[in-house]
Amino acid sequence: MTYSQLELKNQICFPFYSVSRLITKAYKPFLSKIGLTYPQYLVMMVLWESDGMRINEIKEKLFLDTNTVSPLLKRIESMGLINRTRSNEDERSVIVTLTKKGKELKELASPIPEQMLEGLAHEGITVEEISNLRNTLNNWIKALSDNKNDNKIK
Amino acid sequence: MTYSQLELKNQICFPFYSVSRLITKAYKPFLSKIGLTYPQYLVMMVLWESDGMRINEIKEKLFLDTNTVSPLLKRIESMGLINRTRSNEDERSVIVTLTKKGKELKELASPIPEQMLEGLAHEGITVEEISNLRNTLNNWIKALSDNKNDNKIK
DNA sequence: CAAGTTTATATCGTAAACGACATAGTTACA
DNA sequence: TGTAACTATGTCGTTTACGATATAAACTTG
Repeated sequence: MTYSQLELKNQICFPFYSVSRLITKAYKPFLSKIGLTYPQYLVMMVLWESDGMRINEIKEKLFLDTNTVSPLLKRIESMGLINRTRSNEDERSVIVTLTKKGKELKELASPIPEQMLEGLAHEGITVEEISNLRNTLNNWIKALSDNKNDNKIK
Repeated sequence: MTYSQLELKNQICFPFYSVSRLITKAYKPFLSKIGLTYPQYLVMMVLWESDGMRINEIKEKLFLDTNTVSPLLKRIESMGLINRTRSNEDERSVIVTLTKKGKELKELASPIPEQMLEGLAHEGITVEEISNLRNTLNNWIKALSDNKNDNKIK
């Protein structure tokens, strides 16, 4: 028996894990300029796209759980970028809205995607490749987040 | 101005980030059976492949920094799976070796890759797709970890 | 309509990640 | 040879992830 499947180079999760961390690292110089971490940037993108979301909607968009999102939002709130208010229709829900400062940050963030694409292009990664990969990865997300629901049934 | 590039669905990092977390989550039931977290499993795979590595080599294989690997190894050591000893040739280096228990764990871990592949196949993800993706991702890793070296020059 | 269940959010504890900084050993070179 | 630069590892503090658990509001169903 060779155990070759246990070798790092034959793993599929490991490349995902590494690329994810390395890309996040590549974002860092741009994000630190506007004072956000990568997960905070994700939350802000969700809100820039659709202000006034419930926490539940944010959490589902990002495939995160409340125990991650809750403190994350708390920190973003303490930075003065968002407000959290209880919903009137459903007192369990919390509505997250952008403050003036939070809305203004969008302008500062707007060049980041372009700058990241330029950086990747500089490393020989084309827009086509990125586009293809995005489709593939979205299928994986669909497959894996369905899988997650299987666990709920247990 | 539409800001469409700031929409979540147009990001490339976000799918990587999500897939990485979702796959790690998919590993969890298998790994918890043998008492490892995903990063601990990575370290063990490196050592099963090549016992007696220096911390520096482990850290480079995994694209991690010492401030992540150091406590990680400490925890694995406290589980009795590895030993850490200073190198004689270079007193700065620490050699990591598997204990008997650490070597035996390989046998328990050996079915995991197959089980993961079955799980993915069940979600409609083929071995061919995984293989192609692995090649693509390895290119990204190369590109992004080169990029990292640029920062060192600064 | 009361009791059990579900849902939305939050808190706590542990393990990663990682920037900043510390320390001891090694190398280089003036 | 001595001192500056570099290397390998480690610690500390902050932020993520996430399992387990708590709490309050809203549903559901007998």
